[in-house]
Amino acid sequence: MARVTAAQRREQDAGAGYNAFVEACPSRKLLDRISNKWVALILAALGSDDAHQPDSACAGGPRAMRYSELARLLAGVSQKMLTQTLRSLERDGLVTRTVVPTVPVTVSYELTDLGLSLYGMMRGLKAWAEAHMDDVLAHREAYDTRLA
Amino acid sequence: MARVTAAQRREQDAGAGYNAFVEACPSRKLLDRISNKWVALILAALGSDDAHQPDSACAGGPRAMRYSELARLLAGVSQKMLTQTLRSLERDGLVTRTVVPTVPVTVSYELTDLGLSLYGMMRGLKAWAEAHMDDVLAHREAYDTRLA
DNA sequence: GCGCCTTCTTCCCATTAGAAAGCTACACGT
DNA sequence: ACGTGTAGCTTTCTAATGGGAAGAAGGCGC
Repeated sequence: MARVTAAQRREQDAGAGYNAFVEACPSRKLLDRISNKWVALILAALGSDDAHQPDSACAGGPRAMRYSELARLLAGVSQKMLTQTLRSLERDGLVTRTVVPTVPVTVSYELTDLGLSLYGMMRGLKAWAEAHMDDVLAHREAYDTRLA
Repeated sequence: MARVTAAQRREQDAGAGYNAFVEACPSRKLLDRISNKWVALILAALGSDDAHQPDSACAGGPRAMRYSELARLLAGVSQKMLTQTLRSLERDGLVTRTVVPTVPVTVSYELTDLGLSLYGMMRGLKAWAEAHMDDVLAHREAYDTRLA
């Protein structure tokens, strides 16, 4: 693991200036997991039925969704990443994966209570994004035009 | 752009089932920016002086930090990614970059009010991470031992 | 039997992050 | 005046990661 080695070397270099922010900290690992690109979207999809109406504050309520349903809704996720992300979420106890032995095998994913509490956090983040979206866009345009 | 094409094809496939979750939505772009790996850490670093004590709830107060200070604190970020992330944050109006003409040129980064409000969100996320860290770890171990 | 549907996996390639070196600019010491 | 050292940033090369498409259980209808 070259990364850990490099980080540790740099840590010795700096002279133990941090107790946190270090890669080994579990909180940071969890933050990395949370801040995965698709995790947020899957949580938003599972957490609210109609997750993106700006007027309805994600009030659709949590519901179970099937694999293909998620794949359709997310509209840009590859099947590989969807499966991979769902597995990691299941591993972390954020979603449950239930195989329903219907005519073709159906798999439904649902948020656990833990995932639901995380979804609450995500909702706040999404609210922030929707509230400050135009601010950020304005800053971005100003920055881009400033350096022509 | 094959990705957009694929997403659009899938969109037509599903029959306009989403107005959100689509890649072009600015809210999603913003969410992607927020959920970048280093953005959260830089915000945490700039937002609180001693950002990771579990007892002190990130109360160090926001302060400006120099480039090398950030590089030391984050302890695992490459200089390239640090510069890149700081530039994008500056572009989005979340941090200010001020060049101080000291003996060697010093650059100090500071959160804007917009970045500070985002840091408030991040603080909630970090609190969640610290609160449920052990839950997630327990689930993870259980999952790993279950499939031997 | 043949094909199909749903979920998931495997292969290959494009994109991106990371590591290390180099580059610029400028004050300072000599 | 010339090298040196420091801070910030850039470049270059390589390893890891993500996306796309094809394909594999596994059970059903035709």
